Amino acid sequence: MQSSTPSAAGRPRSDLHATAFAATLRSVSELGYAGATMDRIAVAAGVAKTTLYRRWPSKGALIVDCLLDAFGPVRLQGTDRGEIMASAIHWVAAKIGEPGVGAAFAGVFSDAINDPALRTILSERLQEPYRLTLQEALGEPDDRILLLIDIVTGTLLHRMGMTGEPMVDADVAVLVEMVLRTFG
Amino acid sequence: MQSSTPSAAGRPRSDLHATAFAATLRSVSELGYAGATMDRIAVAAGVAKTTLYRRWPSKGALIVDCLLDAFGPVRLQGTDRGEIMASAIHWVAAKIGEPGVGAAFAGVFSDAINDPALRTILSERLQEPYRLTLQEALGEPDDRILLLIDIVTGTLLHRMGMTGEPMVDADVAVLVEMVLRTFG
DNA sequence: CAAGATACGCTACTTCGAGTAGCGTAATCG
DNA sequence: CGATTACGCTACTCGAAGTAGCGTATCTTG
Repeated sequence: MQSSTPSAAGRPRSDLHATAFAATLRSVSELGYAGATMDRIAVAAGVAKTTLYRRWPSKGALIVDCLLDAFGPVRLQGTDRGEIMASAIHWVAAKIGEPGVGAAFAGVFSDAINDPALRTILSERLQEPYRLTLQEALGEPDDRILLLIDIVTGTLLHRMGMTGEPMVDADVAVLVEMVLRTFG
Repeated sequence: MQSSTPSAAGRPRSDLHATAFAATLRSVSELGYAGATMDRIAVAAGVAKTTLYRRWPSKGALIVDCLLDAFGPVRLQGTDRGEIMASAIHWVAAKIGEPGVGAAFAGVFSDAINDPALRTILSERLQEPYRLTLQEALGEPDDRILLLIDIVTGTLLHRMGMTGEPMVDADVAVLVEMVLRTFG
């Protein structure tokens, strides 16, 4: 339990998180989710494929970590519930619009449907934290927040999946307005 | 161009559409989208895998055809715009809730993200017809209908993908209410 | 400066599913 | 019957995820 003093003997792990995440997003945005194979990501990161697998147990886990890094904590802004929700939605939409992020998100989401283990990772590590944050900020029951997340994320990802392009601002605005009328 | 008289010489094609579709949905609902390999579907249909590939150029194409068959034409009910939209949403939600349909839908949708050709098939053969029907019935511009489809389908699929279960009626009701307030 | 421990790079592998090729056989029309 | 077309089957190719094991590099500790 020396978590605070990780200076164990032996060669230290090289600090490749930032490099790997950047390489992942770059590969995904250039080659698409399918084209971004672990081999290519490894090459893009200047690292051996086996090294990637020493850190992440699967491609899905790598992508989820990459997304966690890309999204970071929600920055809720505003004072009343409406402002908070609007800021959250705009924030997600903007993040999903960043190069590689939307495609990577849609990609893992797809894989997760086929892979229960990945679905658990996705749900617990990516969705849960935001659900909790929103639940505290908005004071709504959890099933309501989950529906809200389904609506916002589902809509944005569906657009991304169908067209390959992120949703334009005008449509995001309509989405915000619609959600506010029901959940605000 | 004897399309109306397909009685050319030779062994006639066996009528396997219904069998194949049933086998596909059954395989997907029992084994999940990933587990429903072409081999297994072929076995479930009592047919050789190569025969499946003689009809459908890819697994994605088979699934899309299967979904087209499962969904069938929209049955819009009601007289005013609100009733029409509500009936359409309940219809989609119910269809997606049928065994195998939701998982199959979410599955192709995933694959389509990785596969531009499949995305085209999905968009043109599955989304377009319903878009046109809705556009005529509701008299809205196409970008608005597309957003509507993103919202409804995206939400339902996101729930399906995250939980593996179709959305419960209460949540569908909230979805309907919300959409009606904006698009009704 | 060793000695031990740990991580990395590399090559080669396994596994599994999509999709293909080609042969022998079954069904149908004339 | 003969031509034609489709089916079943076996055996492939191909590509990507993930693994094994060896030699080497880089640390910490004595």
